[in-house]
Amino acid sequence: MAQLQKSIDKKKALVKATIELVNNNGFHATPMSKIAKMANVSPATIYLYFENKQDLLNQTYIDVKEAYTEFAFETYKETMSVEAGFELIWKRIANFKLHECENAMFLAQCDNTPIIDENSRQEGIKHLQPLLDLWERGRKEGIVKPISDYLLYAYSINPLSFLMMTQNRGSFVLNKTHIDQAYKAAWDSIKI
Amino acid sequence: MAQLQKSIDKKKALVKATIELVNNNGFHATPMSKIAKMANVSPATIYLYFENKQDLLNQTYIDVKEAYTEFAFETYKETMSVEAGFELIWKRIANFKLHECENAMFLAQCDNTPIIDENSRQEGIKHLQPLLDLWERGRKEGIVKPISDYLLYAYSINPLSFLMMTQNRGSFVLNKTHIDQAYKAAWDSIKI
DNA sequence: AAAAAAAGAATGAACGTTCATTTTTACTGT
DNA sequence: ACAGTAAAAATGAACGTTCATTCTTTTTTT
Repeated sequence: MAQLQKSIDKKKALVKATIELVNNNGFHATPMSKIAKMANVSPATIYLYFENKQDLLNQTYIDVKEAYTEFAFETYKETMSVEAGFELIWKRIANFKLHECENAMFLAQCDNTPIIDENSRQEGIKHLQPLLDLWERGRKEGIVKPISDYLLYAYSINPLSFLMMTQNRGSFVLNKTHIDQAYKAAWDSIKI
Repeated sequence: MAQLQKSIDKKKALVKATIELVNNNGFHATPMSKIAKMANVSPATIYLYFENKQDLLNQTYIDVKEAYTEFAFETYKETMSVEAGFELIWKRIANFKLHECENAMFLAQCDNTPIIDENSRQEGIKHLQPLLDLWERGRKEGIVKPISDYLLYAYSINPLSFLMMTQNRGSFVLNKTHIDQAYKAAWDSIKI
């Protein structure tokens, strides 16, 4: 179906343009006209695909969040051991954050500002469930510390956001050794 | 000098209003008129104290950043042992982030978006030097892991930002035990 | 040829900033 | 101590611009 594909392409172009412009200029400085221009579309056309600017932003957020978690869990199986599963997920998250930095930075911006609707934010959080389940399993097996998911997340996953941020600001470049050190620190901080 | 104090008060009121409005609505949705109203001042008056909106934001950022680091290092002495010094600084940072949440959230927003000028951002970073010096000392004494400051920061300090964020979103409430667990994890992840 | 999609121009509201004026402050000479 | 005055600070209204959104027309698709 050619016309459907065309629609999808246009929507994708709009989402991509939104990410790029919001990353570089912030939400306050990315007018619809610029988004349209970057997506090679008329401003009016945006409104065929999205209700309004806020809706465009919400949908973009959910889009990226889904891509993120799909990537993170793509090769994970619940049959893996807790340690192997965690290493796999952690490293895929690291990969995403450090290499798909456009997307990851956009998420960071949305997660730290009120530009996203509370509903969309909640929607985005759900997708991390497999990781929480893994931790629950780990606690039952006596491998993972019996502490709140929030603490586990704060100490094992969240540091990656900071490393991505500093890397993208050009402050320093992460190499393989850094990642390995970071992974070790992450596992050490959640394992018993 | 009464008139100087008055000026300072007004500037403080403007900074405070900026923080509160940007926290609640985001930069894109806080017009100068609202800031003026909240500070009980005419919009035109803002321009007696700040060049323009961007300047107001930059100065607010630096203001808060200074308050943050002053608080963090206030009782720290370089004569302390590395471990004691780190515990002190870590706990004061935790205190700030979890109790002066208005200020901490504002910093988080600025640190994760392009709303702040690069210059102001650089200016803000400098203030963390005492902590970097402490780590350097720790490395020399063979107490702290011989890894990049960025990694040490990512694993010991940055998690506090995430915990603050989730606490402020009402997802969960941090108690004394959580903080102790978090501190232990922080120290474990940077000590040899 | 009708329907759907897209376009560009138009619209009205909101915003950052400035302007003309008023109010407050600080200082002078008595 | 005080009236008078010049400077400084503050104000509210006004300006010009920008922006999200809509309207009308054109283009593309079926």
